[in-house]
This record gives sequence, C-alpha cells and structure tokens, in this order.
Amino acid sequence: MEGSQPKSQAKPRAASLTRDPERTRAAILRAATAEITAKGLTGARVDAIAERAGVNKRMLYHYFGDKQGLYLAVLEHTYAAIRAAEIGLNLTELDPVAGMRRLVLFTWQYFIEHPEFLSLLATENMNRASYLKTSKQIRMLHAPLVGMIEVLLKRGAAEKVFRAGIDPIELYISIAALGFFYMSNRHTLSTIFGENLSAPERLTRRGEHIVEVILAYLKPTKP
Amino acid sequence: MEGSQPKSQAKPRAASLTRDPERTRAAILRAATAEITAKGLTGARVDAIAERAGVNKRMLYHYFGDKQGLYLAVLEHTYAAIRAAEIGLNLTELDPVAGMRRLVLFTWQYFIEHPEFLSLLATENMNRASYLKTSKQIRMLHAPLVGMIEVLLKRGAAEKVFRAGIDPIELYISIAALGFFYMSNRHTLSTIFGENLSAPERLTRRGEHIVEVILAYLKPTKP
DNA sequence: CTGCATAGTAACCGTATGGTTACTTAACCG
DNA sequence: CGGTTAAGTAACCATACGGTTACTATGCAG
Repeated sequence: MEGSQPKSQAKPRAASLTRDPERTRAAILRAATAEITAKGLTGARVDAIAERAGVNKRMLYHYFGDKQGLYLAVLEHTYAAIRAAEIGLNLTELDPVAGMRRLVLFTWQYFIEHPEFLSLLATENMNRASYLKTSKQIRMLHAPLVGMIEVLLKRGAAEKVFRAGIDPIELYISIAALGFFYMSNRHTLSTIFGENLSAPERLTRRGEHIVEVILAYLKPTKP
Repeated sequence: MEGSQPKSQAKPRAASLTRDPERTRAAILRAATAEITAKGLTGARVDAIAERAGVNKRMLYHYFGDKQGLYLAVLEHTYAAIRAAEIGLNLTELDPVAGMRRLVLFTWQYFIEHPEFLSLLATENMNRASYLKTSKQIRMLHAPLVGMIEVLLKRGAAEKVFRAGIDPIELYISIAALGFFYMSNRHTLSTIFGENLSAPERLTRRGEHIVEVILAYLKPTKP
C-alpha cells in the first residue's frame, strides 16, 4: 500500500510561509494562553492549540517539551506582563491619597483588560500553585510592589491622611480581591443577582466603589 | 495466581453490603464533589469518582445520566448547603453594626470551612456559568440574603451608624470578595509573598481585617 | 557551495477516558 | 410467593488524547 506511489511529493510547499522560529514560538504561546485560560489546563487540548496557532503539533513539543512546559511558559509570560505594566506606575512621586487611588484603579483596569490573567490564576490555584512554586524569581518580582505600598503608607501616616499600622500585604490582597472576585466571578454573580455585571457603566461604578472602600479603610479615625 | 481458582464465582458477595440506593447516591455525590473540586470538571475522572465512592462506575450513569449531570447535581447540592446555612443567621434581630459584623464573619468562616464551594465557583466561572444558568431557582434563593442586607442598611442609616445610599449587591460582592479571593488564591499569594497565609492565626487576622474594611466603608462621614 | 543543525510535516501509537452492553441479584408488592 | 423492577457487576468499546517516529526542507557558518 504505502509503497505504491512514488514518494515524489511534488513539494506541496505551504504557500508563502518560510520558517521563522520567533513567530512560530509566539504563535504557539498566544494560542496556548487562549486555550488554557478558556478551558483550564486539563481542559485545553494540545491539538486545539496547534490548530489555533496554525502550526504542526510537533512544534509544541519542539519548543516547549510537553504540555506542562507549555503551561509553565504561559504562566511566566502572563506574570511578566503585569509586572511590566506595574513598573510604569511611579506611585511614590504622587501624594499618598492620589498614589493609592492610582494603584487601585490601575489594578482594577488591569483585571478588566486581562481576563486571561484571572483565569490563569484560578487554574493555578486549583493546582495548589504547584507550577508557580517551581519559579524561583516570582517572589522577588513582587517585592518592588510591596515596597511601593509601604512607602505610600508610611508617607500617608506621616501626613496624617492614612492611619498608622496598616499591613501592606493585607492591604494589597484586599485591593486585588475587590476587583478580582468581581471580574472572575462575574458570570455566576450576574446569574444569581439577575444583573449584567459586565456592562461598561457597571464596571466604572465598581471601580469607584473599590476606591471608596479602600480609602475609607485607610482614613484615620478622628482623634 | 488469581487464575488458579475455578471460575465458579461462589458468590464473592461484597461482604455485608446490601443494596441501598440512598447511600450509594450520596456516596457518589460526595466522591464527585471531592474529585471535581480538586481537579475541575475536565480534570475529574469518572473512574476515580467511582473508585472513591466504592461503587461500580455504571452506577454513576444509573443515577446521574452522564458526567455533566453529575456535575450539575454537585453544583446544586453545594449551593443548597450555603443557602441552608444562611437561614440560621437572623441578622435582622441584631443592631445594624452587630448584624453586619456577624454577616461578614459568617461569610468568612463559611469560606474557610468549605473550600469545595470556592473551587466549584471557580470551575463554574471558567465555564461562564453555563450550568448555573440552567437552574431557574438560583436567583430566587439569593433574594432573601439581599433582602436581609437591605434591612440592615436601612436601619443603620436611620440610626446614623451607616451612611445612606449604599448598594446592597455591591456591598455583598465586596464582603464575599475580601474572603473569597484570599482563600481561593491563598496558594499563589503564599508563594509570591513568601508567607503561609493558611496559618490559623493568619486566618483569624484576615477575618478581623475584613470586618474593619467593611465597617469603615459603611461608617458615616463626619457631618 | 555545501554540510549540518534546526525548523517543519505527516502519519502513527499506546493508553486513558467517557460511556455502553449484557447480564445477575436483591427487594418490594400484589 | 413469585415475578417485575430497580440495584448492581464485569467486561467491553470507540475515540480522544498526549506524545513520538521517521522523515523532509531550509538557512546559515565555514
């Protein structure tokens, strides 16, 4: 059977696509991010990623080893993106209240614009962060953020616009929580409350709400 | 080894287990809840659920139709549980501040004690709530909770201990968010901040923090 | 130019997986 | 009691899945 035809092949060259490692790698990573954040790690199909990327499945293994390696690359790449975005914040140049408002709104806006970040965190937490734990850099990468918050809190306390003794990590978790939960659970929340929480005006309102909550918490109690 | 005996069967009856539909059904549901909340819907294995329940795989299909039907049963059962717990709250009998504190701490404690509820919501949201949407009762079930909060807010405003104009849904989302995010993301958060956020004293502290944040937000601004 | 490492392809493979078939056994009810 | 119905079992099946093999084509260093 298989020997019957001459192997001539006649070069059915794939159109105009010349080889381009960078582009192929990037296409795979982008496709994998979409698949994995849409369906979770176990739900994502390797064949679907390859098809979406427009590359041969073999290439995923060529560049990333296996499915887990690909997932790890997606995770690191996604974390790198939010990290990079945070760099431009320059919170410490502003007065404490304005700086805090900016941090809160930035975080909220980032969650709105990057649902894949939320999905990926959900997936990773379902996995007890087992992949993230293998990355030694991660902890370092968050130190600057905590540092910025500490500076803001300290200056705010000195200027008597924030109360003293606020824990920066607890605070940051709350800032993230108020936005993260709303966005990541907007489907079930919209269903149980019978309102469309994804509507643009609703998102704007939520942002204002979060700022209010955080600033109210930071406000010094009247002496 | 195992083939040495004649196939006579000799009724190797499964010990003392007589047939018991209720128990079998419950065992399957419990096992499915554990499997699905640990690994997600696609990650959960039907064979693993059957084994964990100590039941023949065929029984899952007997009682629940298919994997999706089983998932739906798990989802409804889990929502029913938190609903049932909320009934005992009787918030409206307390003064507004005490009632609010109680609601916040109840919600927080519930999340601590029921990680499967958090996992299930994460799974369902990754699925855009497609299963939850098929349940017509869900929305009704949450009306009483919103009602209770509305009463608390109204009484609090009348007594000048809360400020006016608070949206009950926005508030409830924030109460849930501050606990949910901490618990559901505790693995990645512990990793990036290099602290064990699951430690008991840490959980207690978080509960107090959440109460502070919510009450600060509700506090009337000085006239 | 040419040889060799790397990019790329098609077809294939073993196994895990959701679901089914054909059958046996207990329990309830007239 | 007996027979119909629901509970339960073991073995099986088709396919989907992650991963591999064996091969071809390209481009760049020397």
